[in-house]
Amino acid sequence: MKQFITLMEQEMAAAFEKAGYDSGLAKVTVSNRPDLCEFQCNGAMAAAKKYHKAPFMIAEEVAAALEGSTVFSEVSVVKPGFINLKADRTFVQEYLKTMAADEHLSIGQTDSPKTIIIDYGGANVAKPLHVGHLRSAVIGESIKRILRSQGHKVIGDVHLGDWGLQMGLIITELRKRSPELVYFDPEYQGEYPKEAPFTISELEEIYPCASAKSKQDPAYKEEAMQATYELQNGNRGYHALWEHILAVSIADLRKNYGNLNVEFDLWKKESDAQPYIPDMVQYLKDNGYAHMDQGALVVDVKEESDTKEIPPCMILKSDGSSLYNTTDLATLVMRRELYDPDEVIYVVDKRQELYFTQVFRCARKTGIVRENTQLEFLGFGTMNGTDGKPFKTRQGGVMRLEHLIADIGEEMYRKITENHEADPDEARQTARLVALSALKYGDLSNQASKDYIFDVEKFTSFEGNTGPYILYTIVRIKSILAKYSDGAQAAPVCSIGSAGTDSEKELQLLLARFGSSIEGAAAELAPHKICAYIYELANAFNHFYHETKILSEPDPARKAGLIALIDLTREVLECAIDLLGFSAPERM
RNA sequence: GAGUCUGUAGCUCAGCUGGAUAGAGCAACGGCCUUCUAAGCCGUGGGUCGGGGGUUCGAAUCCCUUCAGGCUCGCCA
Repeated sequence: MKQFITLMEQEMAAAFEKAGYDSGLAKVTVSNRPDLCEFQCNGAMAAAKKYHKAPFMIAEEVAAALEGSTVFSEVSVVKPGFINLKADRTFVQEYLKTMAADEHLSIGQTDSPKTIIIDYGGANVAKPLHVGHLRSAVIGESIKRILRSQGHKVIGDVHLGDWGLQMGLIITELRKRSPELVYFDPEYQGEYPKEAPFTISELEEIYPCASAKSKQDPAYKEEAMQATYELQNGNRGYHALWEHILAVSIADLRKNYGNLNVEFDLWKKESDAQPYIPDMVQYLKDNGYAHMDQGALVVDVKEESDTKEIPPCMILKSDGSSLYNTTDLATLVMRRELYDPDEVIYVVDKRQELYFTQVFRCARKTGIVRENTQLEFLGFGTMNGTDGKPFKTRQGGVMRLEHLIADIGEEMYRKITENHEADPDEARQTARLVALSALKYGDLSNQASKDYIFDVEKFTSFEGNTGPYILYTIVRIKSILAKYSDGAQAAPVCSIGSAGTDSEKELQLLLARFGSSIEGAAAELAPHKICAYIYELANAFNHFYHETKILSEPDPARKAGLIALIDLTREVLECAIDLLGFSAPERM
C-alpha cells in the first residue's frame, strides 16, 4: 500500500501542476514547527529560483489549487514561502483503517524483490563470542529483518572463520597435551571416534593458551603453521579433529546466537570456499588480471579518482598460500554459483573498510560478481565502556557475550522482582526478554557507523530512550486490551474514530508514518531510525494514555474506536521491535 | 606523512540530500497516583552546533581552512 506521506505528496504534486509549476517540487515533510502545522512543503522556495518569481506568490497559488482538498484540512502560507499543512481527520482515519487491514501493516512491498546475502556475525570456530561480536550480530540481524519485511529474499550467512592458523594452533596444543590420541598417529588407518576428545569449555581454554604460546615461542608458532598446512592438505587425523572442533563449536554458537534471537539461514564457513580457490586463481591469471609483485600474486585495484594510494588486492601470499582476501573472493564465487545474489551486504567492523574496498574492486574488475551485483560495506564502530575505551570486564579482560547477557539478565531480574511480587519462572522469562531489549535497543539506537558507549546503567534503565521503556509501553497496551476482552465485548473490526483530542491525533499521525519510517531505515540500512520512530510513538502513546480514559469510556462506539487505535499502536510497536530483533512479554 | 571518520547542553545521543525558534534522554529542580501498570505523565533551568572564513534570501547541514581526537595505510583476519 502507498505511504501516507506519498498520498499527501501526490495531492501536493497535483496542486503544483494545476498552478503551473513542476510537480517534482511538491515534497511534503513532517513539520519542524509542530506549533504551526503537522506537515509542510518547502517547494515554493525551490520553485522561486527556477521560475524567478517570489516564493510567497507561488505558495499562494499552490495553496489556492488545494482548495477543497480532502487530504488537507488546513493549508496556510507563511513568510518567505512555507506551505503549512494539516491532515484531514477523516483522511487519516481511513488511512489507518486500511493500514490495520493490510497484512504488511503499511510497509511498502518492493516490486522488484532482490536476493540479498547478509554476511554478519563474524564468529570464529573455537573462540567464544565476546562483546566485539555483539554489534555485527545485532545490526546484521536487524538489517536482515528490515529488508525481508519489504519483500526481498534475504539470506543471512554467519560465514564462520574455520580455516586459518587458529585451527593449527588448537591442533598443536592438543597434541602437546594428549599426544596419545589416535588423531596424532600417522599409522592409524581405522575410523576415528565419533565423540570429540574435548568439551566446548576445554576448547575455549585451549585456543587462548595456544595463541599466547605462539606469540612467545617461534618454534611453537612454526609447528602450528605446519599443522595448519597439513590440515589443509589432507592429514586425515587433523581433518577428523577439525570436524570435531567444528561440531562442538557450532553447537555452542547456535545456542549463543539463539539466546540473542539471532538466526542464520546459512552456516557457511571459510573452508566451504576453499574448493573454489584453484579455479579462481587460475582464472585471474589466465585473463591477465593478476600479476606477481614482490613475490605475491596481486590484482591492481587503483582508480583514477582515488585521493590516496589503494594498495593492490593480494590473492596469494609470496609463499603461495591463500589468505583472507582469497577466501572472501572465493566466497563470492561460491555465492554467485549457489544463490546468484543481487546484493551482498557485509556487516563488519568499520576498520576493515579499506580492505573491503580492495576486495569489492577486485571482484568487480575481474567479473567475479555480476556487473549489477551490489556489494555493500556496512561498517560499524567500536563498543566502548563508560571510560570511552573499548569495553572490558572489570578485570580488564575481554568480556564474553554470554557473561554480558547473563549480567544484564540478572540485573533485570533484580529490578523486576524488586518492583512486583512475581512468579519466579515468569520473572526469569520476562527478565530475559527485557534484558535482550535493553542490550539490542541500546546498540541499535545508535548510528551503526559510530563508536558508542555501552553503559549498562543507562541501557537497563526503564526510563528514557531505552528498550525497556518501549516494552513497558507495549505491556501497558496489552493490559488494557486484555481487560477489554475480559469484558466479553467483540473485538472491533476496525473502527478507529475521529481524533477527539490533540494527543489522539498526534498518535494517529505517528502511526500513519510507520511505513515511511521503515522505508527510510531500509534505504539507509539504519535501524536507529526505527528506534527513533518507536520512541516517538511510545511517547505519543503514553501522553495519549495519560489523558484518555479508555475502559471507562461510556460510548461503546467511541470506546471501540479507542481500542482499535491502541491495538494498532501495539501492532506497530511489536512489528517494529521484531524488525529490531526482540519481543515484548505479556506483563512486566 | 597520506587518507578517512568524529567533534552539537554537565553526561549519552538525534538532527546533516540547506529552510522557520537546534531536539531528546539522563542528571538537577518543581508538580501529578481512592480511577486502564507512577517502570508513567506534565513543567523549569541548561547550547558561541570545536574555531575561522566562504557560498546562499537562509548553514549544525554544502565548500575551504584550522584545532583536537579516533581509525586505516600489501603478505593478520
